[in-house]
Amino acid sequence: MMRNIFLGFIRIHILHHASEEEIFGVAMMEELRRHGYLISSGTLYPILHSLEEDGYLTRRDEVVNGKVRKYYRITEKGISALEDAKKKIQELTEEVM
Amino acid sequence: MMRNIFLGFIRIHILHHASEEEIFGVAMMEELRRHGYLISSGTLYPILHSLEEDGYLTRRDEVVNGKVRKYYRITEKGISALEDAKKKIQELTEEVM
DNA sequence: GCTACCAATATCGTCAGACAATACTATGAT
DNA sequence: ATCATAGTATTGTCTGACGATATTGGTAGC
Repeated sequence: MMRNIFLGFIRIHILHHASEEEIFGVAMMEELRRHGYLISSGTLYPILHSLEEDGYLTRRDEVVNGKVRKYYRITEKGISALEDAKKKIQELTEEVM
Repeated sequence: MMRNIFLGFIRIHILHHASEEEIFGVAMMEELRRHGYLISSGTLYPILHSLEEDGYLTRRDEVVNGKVRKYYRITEKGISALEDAKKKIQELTEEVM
């Protein structure tokens, strides 16, 4: 239930971080954990894939220490989605706080 | 996708309104619509049912103009869930704004 | 040059949730 | 009697979440 609520927040976090720097799976999991969101790889990777598939993120593969890393960064579409989300957060804040 | 994000917001709105006054289905749909969230009855009612089942809301049936209305109000558990959500909103705001 | 471990991403199976469409219930209006 | 209206409920389908497990390519110790 709380999970249901927080999953949206997690997506926003992802978009936000991808707008500030390139992100990749494991590091993002770590980052989210610092914010108190525990997310397993079985949840995160499908989210990243669908964000990419839907055009909110683009991917770039890079080999780091011999391991392939999938770096994601935000797209124009992602930015405008993030802006929309921010507006809603603003509105929500005014309403409930 | 955006839907995925906003569904969490919708739940928060519901908890919030149920903490301020008694709510019922159709009126809540209307209220959400004013905030720009279009939600169908097939989505809202299951959400209300599960919020009740999980102990975040309590229900009271009342006959109004001959029609049964299910009024919901928040419980202690609901209040503390709402508080948790607010903390996360606060955190999210600081992060992305 | 085998074994064990590590970093990172991927997938599978199951169960829960979203939603539009449709139905149900009870009343009031003409 | 018929129709409209207010309100809640359900069904069938498709999507998503998640833990567990697998995969890939390296590095380290010995």
